[in-house]
Amino acid sequence: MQLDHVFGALSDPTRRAIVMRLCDGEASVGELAKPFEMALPSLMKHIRILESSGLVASEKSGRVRMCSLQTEALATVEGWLAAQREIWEQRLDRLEMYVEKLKKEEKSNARKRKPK
Amino acid sequence: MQLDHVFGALSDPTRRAIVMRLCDGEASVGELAKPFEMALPSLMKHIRILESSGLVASEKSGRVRMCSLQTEALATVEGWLAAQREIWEQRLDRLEMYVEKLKKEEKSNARKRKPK
DNA sequence: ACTATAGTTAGCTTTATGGCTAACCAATCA
DNA sequence: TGATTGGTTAGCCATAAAGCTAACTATAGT
Repeated sequence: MQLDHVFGALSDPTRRAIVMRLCDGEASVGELAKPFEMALPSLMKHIRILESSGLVASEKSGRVRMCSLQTEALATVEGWLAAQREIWEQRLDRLEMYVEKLKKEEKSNARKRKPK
Repeated sequence: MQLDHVFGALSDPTRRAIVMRLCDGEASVGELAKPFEMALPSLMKHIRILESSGLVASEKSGRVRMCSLQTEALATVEGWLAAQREIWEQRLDRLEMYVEKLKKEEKSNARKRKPK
């Protein structure tokens, strides 16, 4: 499961809508198609993309194909974002500590200077 | 700031690398370009895309352009993902409760049947 | 003033994306 | 068995994406 493909899959509003729909439970291709003014084959393409990104799985029984969300893929993306946030938050913390340190030095310098 | 564009921006490994670099602090276009075997104009395009997605901001002073991360954009995406997760987790909870209920009914039916 | 540096613009190619129609299976249902 | 439903394949088109080179602009350094 590649981050590239997951992000790519989520960059399309139709596909995000499908993902959102699947959060509420499994659905057949037909059910997924209903809300969209789009030819079936076009929608199928989206489903395929979602599948190959790992966000969705599907299985055919009889003539209907049921699709379901693969939540691990979403979790992976969330994980990546959280990791980045952690990095810049740590950086901001260090920055803040540094600023604090500067302020203290400023004060102590002031104390040294004043008595002059 | 459009979810479409943010996800789209993050779907490219070069751009994700730039974002990761910027988590460690501001950088000029030149600095950002160094790690990549890519012509400058190509890299500039990526930066433009990151800017128009709202993930990165940049300002030119003199002849160097400094780029910085716009963390709100990342936060928005994280928010979207978290929202989806909440929905399917709630659904799973309901499902679990339902299964529990079924089990209890099963037991109570068993009690009713056994004495027969 | 001259040169080197840091970006930028313009324009080209190749490949991928998102949509369509039309024709085609394959499982139900009558 | 014949029609209907649900999905699938194939192939077309327009636009956008990701890369390149070459030529240009504007600031800094000498």
